[in-house]
Amino acid sequence: MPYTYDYPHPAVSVDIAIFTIRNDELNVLLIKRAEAPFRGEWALPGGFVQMQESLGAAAERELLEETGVSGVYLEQLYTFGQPDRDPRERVITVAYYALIPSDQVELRAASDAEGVGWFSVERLPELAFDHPEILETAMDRLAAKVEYSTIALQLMPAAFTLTELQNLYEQVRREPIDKRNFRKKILALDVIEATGEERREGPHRPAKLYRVIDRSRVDVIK
Amino acid sequence: MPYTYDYPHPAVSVDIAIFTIRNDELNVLLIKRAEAPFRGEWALPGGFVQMQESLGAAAERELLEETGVSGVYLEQLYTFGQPDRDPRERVITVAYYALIPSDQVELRAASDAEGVGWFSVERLPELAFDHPEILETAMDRLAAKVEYSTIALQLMPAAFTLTELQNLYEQVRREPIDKRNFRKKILALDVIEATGEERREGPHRPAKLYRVIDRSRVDVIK
DNA sequence: TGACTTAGTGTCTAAACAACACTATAGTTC
DNA sequence: GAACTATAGTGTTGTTTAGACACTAAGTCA
Repeated sequence: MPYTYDYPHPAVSVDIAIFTIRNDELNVLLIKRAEAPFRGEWALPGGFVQMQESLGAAAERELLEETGVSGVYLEQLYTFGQPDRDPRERVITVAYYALIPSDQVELRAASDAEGVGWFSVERLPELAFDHPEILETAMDRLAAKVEYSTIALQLMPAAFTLTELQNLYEQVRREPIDKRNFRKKILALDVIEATGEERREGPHRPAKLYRVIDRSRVDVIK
Repeated sequence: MPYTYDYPHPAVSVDIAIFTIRNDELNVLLIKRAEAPFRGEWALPGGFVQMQESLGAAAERELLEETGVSGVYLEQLYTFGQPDRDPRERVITVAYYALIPSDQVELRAASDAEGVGWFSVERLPELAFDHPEILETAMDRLAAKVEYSTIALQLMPAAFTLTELQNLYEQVRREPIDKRNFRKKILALDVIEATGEERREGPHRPAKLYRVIDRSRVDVIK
C-alpha cells in the first residue's frame, strides 16, 4: 500500500546512544546490522518514527525493544540530516541518548545475544552511517552535563561506592580527580546518602555503600 | 507529480527564532501567516527542507530569505515532532535560532514590511502552531548560553557601549547586574576592546565605544 | 554656573576551588 | 599472630572567584 505526497518527503528515524557502566567502564549498546547498507557493521540502535507517535515516544520504544528497560534518563541529543547520510533515501535522524543504571541492564542485551553488544567507549568498532559523529556528540554532551549537573548518578546502581562514582567521573572527563576534593563536593550536594552497608572485597578496608536519594531528579549545580 | 513511498513519511521543516536588538530590547522576527492553518496569526519563519540540502543549509536559506543576512550565529535548537502539531499532516520541525548584530538588520524586515515584523520578546503576539514552546525553548537556551559563553556579543553592533552590553545581559537574565562587577568581568575576558571613539548623546558624560575583537569566535568561559 | 544625567572606577568579604599526605581496616601470607 | 598489602577514608591551607557596595567625572541645557 503506497503513500503518496505532492512533494518529496524524507524518512525520519530516531537513533539512540544507550550508555551504562560495565566492569567499571562506560559502555554503549550497538547492534550488528543484518541488512544492507552497512550489513555486518555495528550501528546505534534506531528505527523509523511511526506516524502516530511523538519523537520521544519513538525513542522510548526503541530503548525498550533493545534493552527491556523504561523510565530511565532519556534526552534528545541533536538532529542529523546530511542529504547523503543514508545511501537508500533521504533519512533525517533525531538522535537521543539514554543512561541506564548498571544493575538494570537486562540479560538479553548483557549476554552476548546475537547481533547486540555492549562496547566500552574506549574500544569501539567501526560504525555504520554517520554514527561515529552521533556517538561523539553524545559523549560530548554527557561530558558537558557531568560538569554542571548530577546526571552521572543516573548511571549508578542501587548501591555503589564513592570510588566507583569517582571512577565514572574520571572516565567521562578523561582526567584524574583528587579523592578528597571529590568526596567533599559530591557529599555537599546532598544527593546521595550512605546505606549503612559496606562492601568487602579483597584484602583491604571495606568501602561504605551509598544510594541516590531521589533517582527521578537531575539537579543543575552551581 | 506525486511522490510515492512504501510506508508513510512525515514532512520535515525548519523554523528559526531570529533575534536581534532594537531600541535596547531583545527582538524576535515573526511572519504573519497568509494561509491556513492559523491564517492571519504570527509565526516563526520557516519552511520545508529541500531533498538535496542539509538541515543547516535549509536554516541558512530561510534566514537569508527573511532578513537578507548570512554568516551570522546560527545554531540548531531542538526538534519538535508531536504528531498533532500541524493539523494538515505530520510535520516534524527542526528548530534553529540565529543572532543578528543590531546594525546588520536589513531595512526590508526592519521597516514594517507587510507580513513581517520585529517584536520585543516582552510583548509577543499570539503565535501559531507550537511556536510559543519553540520560542520559549530558544530563549531558555540563549539565557543558559549567556551564562557560560560570550554568545551575547553576537548581537552587538560594530561599536557599542558597556552600558548597552550590560543592558542586554540584564534582559536575557531578567535580573539586574552590578555595574562595576559586570565591567570587571567582561573586560577580563579579553574579547572586546575600546575603539578609542566615544558616543556623545544627551546631557551627560560620553560613553567609550567598544568592539568585538573576533566576531567569529564564541568562547566558553570558566 | 548650577542642575541634571549617565559614565566610569576600587576595596573588602565570603565562598569556592585546588593542592596536598597520612591513617584505617580488611584479607592474606608465613 | 605478626607482618604485609591493598584500597578506604579523612582536614587544612592558600588561591581564586564572586558579590556587595558609593562616590567622582564629564558632558548638556536652562
